[in-house]
Amino acid sequence: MSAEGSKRKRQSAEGELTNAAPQPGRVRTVKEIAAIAKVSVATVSRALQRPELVSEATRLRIHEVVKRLGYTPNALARNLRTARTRLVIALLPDIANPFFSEVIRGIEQVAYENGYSVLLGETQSSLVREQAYADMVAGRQADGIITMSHRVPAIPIDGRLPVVNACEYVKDNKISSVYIDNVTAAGAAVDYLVTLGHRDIAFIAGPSSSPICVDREQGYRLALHRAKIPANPALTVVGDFSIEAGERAIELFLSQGQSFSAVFCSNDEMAIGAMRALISHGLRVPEDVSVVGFDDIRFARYTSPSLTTVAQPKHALGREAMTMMIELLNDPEVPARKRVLSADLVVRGSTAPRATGARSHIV
Amino acid sequence: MSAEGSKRKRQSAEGELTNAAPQPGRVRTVKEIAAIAKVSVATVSRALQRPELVSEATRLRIHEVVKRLGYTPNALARNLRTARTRLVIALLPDIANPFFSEVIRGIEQVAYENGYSVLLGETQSSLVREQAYADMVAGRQADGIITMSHRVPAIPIDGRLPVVNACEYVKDNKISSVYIDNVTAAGAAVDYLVTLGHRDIAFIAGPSSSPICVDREQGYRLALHRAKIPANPALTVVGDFSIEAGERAIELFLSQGQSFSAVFCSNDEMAIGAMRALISHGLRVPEDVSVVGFDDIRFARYTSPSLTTVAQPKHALGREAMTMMIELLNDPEVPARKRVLSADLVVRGSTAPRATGARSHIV
DNA sequence: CGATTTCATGTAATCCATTACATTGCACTG
DNA sequence: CAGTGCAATGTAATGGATTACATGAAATCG
Repeated sequence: MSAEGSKRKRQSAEGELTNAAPQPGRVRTVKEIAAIAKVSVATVSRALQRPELVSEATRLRIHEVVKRLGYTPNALARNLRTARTRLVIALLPDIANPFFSEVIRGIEQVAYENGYSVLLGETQSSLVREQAYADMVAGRQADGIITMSHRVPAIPIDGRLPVVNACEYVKDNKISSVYIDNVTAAGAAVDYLVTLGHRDIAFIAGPSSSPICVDREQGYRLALHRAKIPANPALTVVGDFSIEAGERAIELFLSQGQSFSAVFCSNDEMAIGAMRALISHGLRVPEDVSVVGFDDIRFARYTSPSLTTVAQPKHALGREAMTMMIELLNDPEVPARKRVLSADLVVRGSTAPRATGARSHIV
Repeated sequence: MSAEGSKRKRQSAEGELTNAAPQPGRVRTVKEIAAIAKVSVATVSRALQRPELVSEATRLRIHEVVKRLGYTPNALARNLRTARTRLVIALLPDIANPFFSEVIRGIEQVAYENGYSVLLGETQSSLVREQAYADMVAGRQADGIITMSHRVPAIPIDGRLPVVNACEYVKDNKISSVYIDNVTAAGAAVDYLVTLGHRDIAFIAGPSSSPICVDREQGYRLALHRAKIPANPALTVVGDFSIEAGERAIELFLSQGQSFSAVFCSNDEMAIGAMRALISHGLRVPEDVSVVGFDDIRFARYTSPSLTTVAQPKHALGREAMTMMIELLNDPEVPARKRVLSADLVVRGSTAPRATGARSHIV
């Protein structure tokens, strides 16, 4: 480009004032709409945001123009100005985990009821990923984060962290959390096995980095204690929530020649794995070994036999999380709270009274 | 451990210019950073965006200040100015559907390789929801949309619609799509059943609103035709992709007294439902009836018997979709293309040669 | 040594909508 | 009829970054 004389671009933006052809696809701005509707930008903005401030005639005219030209306000500019996005990011460790889908539904429901949008970020439990999404909040692209892990990402921001914790919980009591009483729920599941006559109850635990897994294990221990069953450390193994982990755990027990007539698992997928492994070793579920899961994912109903499991109130967890988030966004002063919901044991086909001829440890 | 004296540290506001106390939590702007680092805002911005333009000494000083104060640039302001967000929204009909998780992985992988972020929007196949996410693109909050349904939302925007279509495809050939050759894949599945000796092959179709389901049905028909098996309309029923739909379909066939020794299903969940219903009616899979699914979701491997199914290259579909998206965002002039990948039949335990004594229709 | 690049940095325009404040006209009150 | 209040609209500041262009200094060239 040569640098001579005036490089001013003359703009005869005037044709549009009279002509105003639909021109599909062009990106518009308030300015253009204002010019065409022959009002100021302020009036256009008001017609769209707070119509009651604008006279009927003007409002209709503006809306007509907006519609005709397919104008969508630039949300970036708006959000920049208003310092609100009405967008919340829900962080889930793993979309492949069916447990979360129902929770998400609850979150979204409350969000939409309150004029918020939800976008999902999958973190694969990676701190880096979590932090990347958290940075979107720091960068003001979203108002808050609902995290379903036991970690809270750092967000350098004024006052309260716009973070709510669902399903899991964090120690930090400046952060609101919703979760179930895992100790009690796990205890109830084991109590139930005890009432069925089981005494050799194995436990497939989840990663101990997660507080809820620690709680579930504690629930298991307490229930054994209540039943005066001595704890047998060899009957507890830690898995990573996968189907394969459930299989491996059973393989391990069997290879060690452990005797057990029931297995309680920290989640449903490991329970599914456990059932598979048991069956493939010729053991019958529930006749030889009873299996109990945790979560009540959608597939739990469809395994054969169908899985007895602790049903988390997934929808309610989601609803409550988003409710807390909205409270917090509306008033950063509201105190954080830990909300504990209760969970119910759903008895299905994978549990049965202990067989009298206890033969379960024989392969 | 509270000490007796007041140990309040002096924190003079302007002291920051010299002292620069960390003051955690405050929100910063380039201006502040510039003032503290004693440079102009332009230099701060450059130090962060294009460090090579800034002298080493200045750069280090700025970075130090940025780090110390925990400054994150306001992404809204940046995106507003640059008209880019480097964010892509992936629209998935249903997070509960395990098929999509692997596709998402592929999308995210390519995104991160190219400095993009991905957020997920669940649409529940609702047009309204799809449109709401599309409006985020219109409002410039995201650069593009990858949709996994057969609908393309409307985005009033200059030039090419920043939309890529994955897994499904749309007729509109201004839109790029990646998907598999469903006719061939379905045909191969049915061919396989034919080679096993099956002739009475039922088909549980998916919603006919979706072109890929139409294709799968066509693949089924063509395969029957190749095998010179007359089509029997009574052996085709339409489901909605759910486990329950698979169960209902089988119930229907059985209640009508249809005779069949194999069932081909348009997706895995319906196949799982079909297996359940068959088994609960005392039929053995695969001895009495062979079942074939479509998609190869993670659970297909874990059903009993494990499911023979058409494995979609889920990861590749995702990678390719995001690759196309990036191409398109980098150059809106690149022509749209329809990329067709191939799918492989994975033979597992749910299929077997037809039993000679054909008794499959008896309950 | 003067001229020309090159490098580092600064100044100010710009992206686009929102909104505080200002203005205008009109109805209504005393 | 002056004064007050309200409704409708306009003007311009604002949010926070990016970046074209400008400037000054140092390096390079002839």
